[in-house]
Amino acid sequence: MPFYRMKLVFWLLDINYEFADSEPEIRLWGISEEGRRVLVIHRGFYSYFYVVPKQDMVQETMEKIENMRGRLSQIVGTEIVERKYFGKPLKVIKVVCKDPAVLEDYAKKISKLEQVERCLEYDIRYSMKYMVDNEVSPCSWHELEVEEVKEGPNAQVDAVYLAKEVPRKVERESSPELRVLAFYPIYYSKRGSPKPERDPVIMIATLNSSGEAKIFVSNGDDSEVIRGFTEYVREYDPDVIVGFESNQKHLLYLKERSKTLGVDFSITRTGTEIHTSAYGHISITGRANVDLYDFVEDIAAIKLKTLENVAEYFGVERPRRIREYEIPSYWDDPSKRKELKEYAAECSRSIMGVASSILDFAIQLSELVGIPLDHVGTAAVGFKVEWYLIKEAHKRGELVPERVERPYRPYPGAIVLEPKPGRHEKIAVLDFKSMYPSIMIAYNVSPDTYVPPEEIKESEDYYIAPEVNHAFRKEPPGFYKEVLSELLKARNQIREKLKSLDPESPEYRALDARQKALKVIANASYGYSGWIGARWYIKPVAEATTAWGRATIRQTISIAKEMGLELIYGDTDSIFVKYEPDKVKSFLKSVGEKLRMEIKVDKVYERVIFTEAKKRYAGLLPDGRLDVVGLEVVRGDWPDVARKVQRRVLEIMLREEDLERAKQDAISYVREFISELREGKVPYDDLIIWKEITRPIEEYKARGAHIEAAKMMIEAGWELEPGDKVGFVILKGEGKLYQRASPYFMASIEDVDLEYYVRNQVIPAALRILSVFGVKEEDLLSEREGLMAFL
DNA sequence: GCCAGGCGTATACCG
DNA sequence: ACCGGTATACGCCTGGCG
Repeated sequence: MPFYRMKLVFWLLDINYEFADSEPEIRLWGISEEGRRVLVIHRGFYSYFYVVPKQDMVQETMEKIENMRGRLSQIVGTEIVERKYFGKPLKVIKVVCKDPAVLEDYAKKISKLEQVERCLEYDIRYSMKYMVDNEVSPCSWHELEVEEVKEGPNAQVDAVYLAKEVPRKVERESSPELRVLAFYPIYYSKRGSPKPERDPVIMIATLNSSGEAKIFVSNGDDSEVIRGFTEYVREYDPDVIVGFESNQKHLLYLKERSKTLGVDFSITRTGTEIHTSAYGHISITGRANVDLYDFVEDIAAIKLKTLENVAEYFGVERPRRIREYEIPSYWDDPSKRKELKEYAAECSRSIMGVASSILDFAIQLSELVGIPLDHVGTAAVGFKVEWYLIKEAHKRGELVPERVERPYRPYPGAIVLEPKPGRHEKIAVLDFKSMYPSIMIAYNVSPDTYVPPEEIKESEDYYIAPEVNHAFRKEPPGFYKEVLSELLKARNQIREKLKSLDPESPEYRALDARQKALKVIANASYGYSGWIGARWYIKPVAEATTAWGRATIRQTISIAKEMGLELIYGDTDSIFVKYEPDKVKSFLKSVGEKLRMEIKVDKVYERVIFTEAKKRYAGLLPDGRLDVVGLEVVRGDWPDVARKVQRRVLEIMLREEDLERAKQDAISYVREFISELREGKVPYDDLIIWKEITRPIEEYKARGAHIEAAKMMIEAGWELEPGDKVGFVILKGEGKLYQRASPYFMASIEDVDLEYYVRNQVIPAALRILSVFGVKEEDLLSEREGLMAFL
């Protein structure tokens, strides 16, 4: 049968590569326009690195490299090309190698030549290099000529093709219909965290995007659970496998458990094993493994990232509360086992529900920054920004700098004003739109426009940053200026278009997700510029940006004062002023003209309360909502008793017009609450204090309650890693706080030192607000206690 | 021996 | 493994003190 060529249009889901028969090949996994699952094999793309010679020795370097080719046998070609490095045009030598694994080694060897300044781009992974070089993007459509392969590699797809050319990006209305499978496993462990070599997987609940739910339950041998799940994955053949904590926990567990049991767990499209890959994600070749947890980590509003809380945040079905340590009691009791099954099914539904909100965003982010869908969530923000920059650099012929180790040296940041403590009426919050990106654009602040003092020339025009005096060329537009202008422009265009769309339409959802992705990258760009790990790190870039930021806000303040606006507070790029509509209007206009930066009214508080502290306040919005910033209410390391009391106190103090009456109401409320608390009439969960473990336990220098609680958990068989949160309560008894801490599930309300919660949690949280209005601790205690406190 | 005050450590927040 | 600025709690040490 003759092979025939055809045009293929496909959407790129996953990419990997093989090095077989001394030939590297790229494998592009995707979905065709017709909805077929396809594998496109691209042979003949050889990776490369650049050699930057001293510019008067280009030919000489070339000859030296040619002479080395006998030893460096993987080199298949060398070529002198023109590129830019930090904006400066250079002649460089492109060294192409067959085996991508040798790049770093060859680059190191060639770097030793005295004619060579440095080597570049030897440290970019082959599959990423392929995409950047050919402008191929994950989660987008491409077309190319292909030839069908009949005797292809083992792959669970409808067709395998050989690429006959480089794929070209094409525009299509939307993403293909993806087959999504949500899964949630349950393990049985009586002693702490489940261990794959010891504890069985008693259930795996699944739900697919067609609404089919299946649950695999152990009948005493969990091999059946894993086998059933594995077979089902192969049968349903999902494009996306979505879970909650699947990267850190579940997939590794299932892999290890299948090893222990000697049962097959090949859920990839190649029949190979899943494996840990870039940025710590688990790669399921041919499919995209998406862990919702990776995306939820960035949502600051969810304090404790349980599936229950995440589902609640997204407004989807949430599972009933069964905690990990309770699982054996459900499994072992025949009358409760059914409930555990329902719980697992609920978890899979919650995951699918949350996924339908998050996947659009993940897809857009993946397409924007160029990191494949399965690890765009695990890559830290800095790397997301960086891949976006790498893609943009390639389009401009800019070489990608090496990653180098540097010492950490802090530099000054933003200005925060002292607030005027007390209760204020009608306060407008005015802020600059994307201040740092706007500064970088306005003053052409960029790694390639920065001119060190010794290179300053009379003939050139510079922007000079205040305070720090760093100089940036006015022309031509720098790398950051170009990239940021495009990001902001794209986002504004999308936001404009969204106004004309139905919020329920798929197009709206996709575009809204797109504008959020653009926002993430634009907002992180200043942080990236000051990150010592950044490839494009130039300290003066970050230093100048904050210096212009400080100057901007200072000038804004003085204009406000000149115009007679009453200033209440300000932080970085915002000022809070008494809202006088006409004055504010002309103020905005004046600032916009004088500073060449757009300032706008962000919101107007009907009423707002400031204490003496910076970065902490609460305001009442026109729609009646309470906006709490920085205070205990929004801090995850205070127990709910304190947070709830403070929220209620704020509500009373902001909603009641008569300040004196508000004060009395608040005092009565707190007093009543305290007496209930003392009687133990509060939910036990409201007493739990959650704190993050930020490092391995043995690395702590200080003693603290959460660390002691963590030690107790470890002793009981729980595994705790940096990033985990420990929930503990303070018990009655003698000694330091840390001597009286206990993991919450090892104690009950009868053991709890309620007096500690009164004195050290509820009262401080309430007084944080009330002390501004002259309320003292004794006002919140009973008369007798108050008197005693007074004496 | 007690304790107030200062300092260091730790966490989580703001923009 | 994104920045600096900030608040706050608790542990621990130290100097003053009949």
